[in-house]
Amino acid sequence: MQMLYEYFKGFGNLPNDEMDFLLSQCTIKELKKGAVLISPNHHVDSIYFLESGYLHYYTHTELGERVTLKVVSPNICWTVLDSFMNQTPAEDECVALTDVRFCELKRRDYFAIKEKSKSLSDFINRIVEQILSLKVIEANNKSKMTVEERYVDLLQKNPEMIREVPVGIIASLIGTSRETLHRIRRRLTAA
Amino acid sequence: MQMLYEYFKGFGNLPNDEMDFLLSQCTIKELKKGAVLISPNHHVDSIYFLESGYLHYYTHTELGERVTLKVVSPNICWTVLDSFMNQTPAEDECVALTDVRFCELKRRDYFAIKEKSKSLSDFINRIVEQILSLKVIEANNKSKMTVEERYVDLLQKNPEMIREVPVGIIASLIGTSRETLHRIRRRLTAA
DNA sequence: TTGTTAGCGTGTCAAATGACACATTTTTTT
DNA sequence: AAAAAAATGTGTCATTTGACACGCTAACAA
Repeated sequence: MQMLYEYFKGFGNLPNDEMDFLLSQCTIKELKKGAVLISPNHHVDSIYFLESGYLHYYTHTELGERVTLKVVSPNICWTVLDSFMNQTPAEDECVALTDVRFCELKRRDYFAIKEKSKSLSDFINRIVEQILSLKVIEANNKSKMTVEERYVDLLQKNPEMIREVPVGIIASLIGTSRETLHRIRRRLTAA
Repeated sequence: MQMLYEYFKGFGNLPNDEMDFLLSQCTIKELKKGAVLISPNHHVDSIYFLESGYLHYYTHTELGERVTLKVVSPNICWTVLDSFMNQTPAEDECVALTDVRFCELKRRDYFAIKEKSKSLSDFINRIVEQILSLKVIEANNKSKMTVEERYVDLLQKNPEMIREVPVGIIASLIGTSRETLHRIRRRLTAA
C-alpha cells in the first residue's frame, strides 16, 4: 500500500485518520499475464491503482481490427470512468500484459468515502478531476504530434513501457502500424 | 438564460432556489466574429456555455502549423480545465469563428457555488465529470475511426457546424489536410 | 464600390503508409 | 527438450496522403 500512499500524498495533505480510512478501503490484488480484468458488456465496478505490471485496454473497429486505447502503467489510477460513474456496460476490453499487482477501490466504497466527510469528498474529487484532466491534455498533445513525435515522447517519458510492451501494441497506441513503427525505430537507431 | 436552464435540468433535479442561485452567478456576454476569448499565457478564468455561434480552440505544432483542438458548438459547457483548475497559463488560443452569445461563470463564483451547499457542490461536480468524461469518450472514438468515418460522424451529429465552419478548420479537427477532406467530400457526393 | 483578403476547388507529384509475405527469433506449452 | 505459438525484422508494392501551385468566388474593409 506504500505506493498508493505516496500517490495520494501528491494530491495534498489529508488528516492521518482520513488517509488511513481511505487506504483501508483499498484491497491489494494480483493478475496473471493474459488474465482479463474488464470484458465487454460488464460494468466496470472499481478504480484501479497499478503497483507493477501493465494492462492493455483496447477496443475494436467496425471491421474487427483491434485498437489500443491505453496501456496502463504502474503508479497511476485508472478506470473506465463512464462505465464506473453511470453503471453502463463497458464496450471495451482490458487484459493483463504481464503479471500485475494493483490496488482496487470498489464503487460502493468510493461513494462511501465521498459521504464520509467534506474533506475526503473534496480530496477524491480532486483526484478524479486530475486524472480526467490529464487524459484531456494527453489527447490534445496527441493531436498536435506526428506518430514519430509520439513515439519519441513515450520513449522519454516511459522507456520501461516500451521495453515491456509488444511493438504491435505500442504501434496501435500511437496510431500507426507495426511496420511503420519499425521504420521509425530503424531511422532513430541509425541517427 | 433559458438554454442554460434547460442544460442544467438535464443533469438532474435541483431545488428551485438553488437553481436560481446557480443561474444568478452566470452572466450573458457576446463576442464579435474574430474576437479573441483566450490568448496564450493568460489564465482561463471562466467556464463558458455557448448559446449561439462557434468558437475555435487551437494550438500550434513545433513547426508553427495551426492545429484545431476543438470547435465549441452551442449548447455545451466548455473551458480549458487544466488552466481553470490549477491557475496555470493557457498555452493555446480561442477565437470566435462567428458572432457568439454565451454565458460565463467566473472561477470565484464557481468555487462560491461549491461552498454553498452539498447538493450544489455535487451537482456542479457531476457536470464537470460529465464534460470531461465525454471528452475522453470522444478521444477514444477518434482513435478507432478513420478520417472519413470521423467526418461522416460529424456530419450526422452536427451538420450545422459543418455548414458554418471553414473546411480547413474541420479538416484540422478531424486530423487531416484541407485537400484530403476535399477528396473525401467529393467521394461522398459521388456515391 | 472597389480593392483586398480569406476561403474554396482541383490538378500534379513526391513521400509516407498500410497490406502482404516470409524468415528469424523469442516465448510458452507440452 | 521438443514442438507450437507469438512476436519481431524486413522487403516489395499499390494506395493514400500532404505539399505546392493556381484560378475562382465570397466576404470584408476602406
